[in-house]
Amino acid sequence: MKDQCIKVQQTEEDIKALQDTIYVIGGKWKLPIIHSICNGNNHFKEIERSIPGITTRMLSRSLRELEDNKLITRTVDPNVPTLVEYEFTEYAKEYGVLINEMIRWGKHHKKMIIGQL
Amino acid sequence: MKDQCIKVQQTEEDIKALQDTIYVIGGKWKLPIIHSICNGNNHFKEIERSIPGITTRMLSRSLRELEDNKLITRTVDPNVPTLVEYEFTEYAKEYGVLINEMIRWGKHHKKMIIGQL
DNA sequence: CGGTATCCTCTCTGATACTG
DNA sequence: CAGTATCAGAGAGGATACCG
Repeated sequence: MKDQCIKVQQTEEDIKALQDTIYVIGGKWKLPIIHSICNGNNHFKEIERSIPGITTRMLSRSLRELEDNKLITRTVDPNVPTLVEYEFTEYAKEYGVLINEMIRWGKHHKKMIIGQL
Repeated sequence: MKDQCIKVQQTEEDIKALQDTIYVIGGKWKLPIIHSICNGNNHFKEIERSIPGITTRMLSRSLRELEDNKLITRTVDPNVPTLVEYEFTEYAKEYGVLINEMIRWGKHHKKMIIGQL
């Protein structure tokens, strides 16, 4: 395989950008939540049920952070106050490819590590 | 923009794969370290100097975790015990694209969020 | 349904000092 | 140079109960 290094000269800006990325989508639940919403789960309980092990507290917190970062939108039905819709933003959709890459990586990596043992 | 959702049906395996990925490259320093090594910094001090704010403790710990996950190799020169080479593995190189994507995302995201304020 | 409040634990991270 | 040891603080995450 050729040496396909990331970049010849790193900049401090790159480092910070990486840290930002990790911060925004990092933690245990953010990506699973994005993934869940993207796959058609738009209500709190739907999302909760689709992610094994998550608690209402962590879901609530994570949703707010994702909203702050404009990756999802939260819309309350004015007629039905208990009806809330979470949606993946157009902005976030631009990164579907990246998320898919991460899923691929995770699966591949698991196989690789297990294969070593 | 078309609706380019991630995947039509999510699986529990996908969720776990995402969590694995976040786990392996997550935290504050992993990606910056990978990036640094990939850009030609192969010694402990070199890496340390290239990443603003990192401490020897966190660098040491993160390097070991990356090594456990086969993303880097650690080689001690048998003749010079104080000379250690850290190298990006061929395995890890497969993911250079992903890391670059994350850098791009981070930069884009920052501009976007700042633009909103 | 869609959450919030409280408490608790455990890990991550930082600061500092020290070692072969 | 290449780390380890120790201590301390902050924050992530979990359990449980409760609210409009």
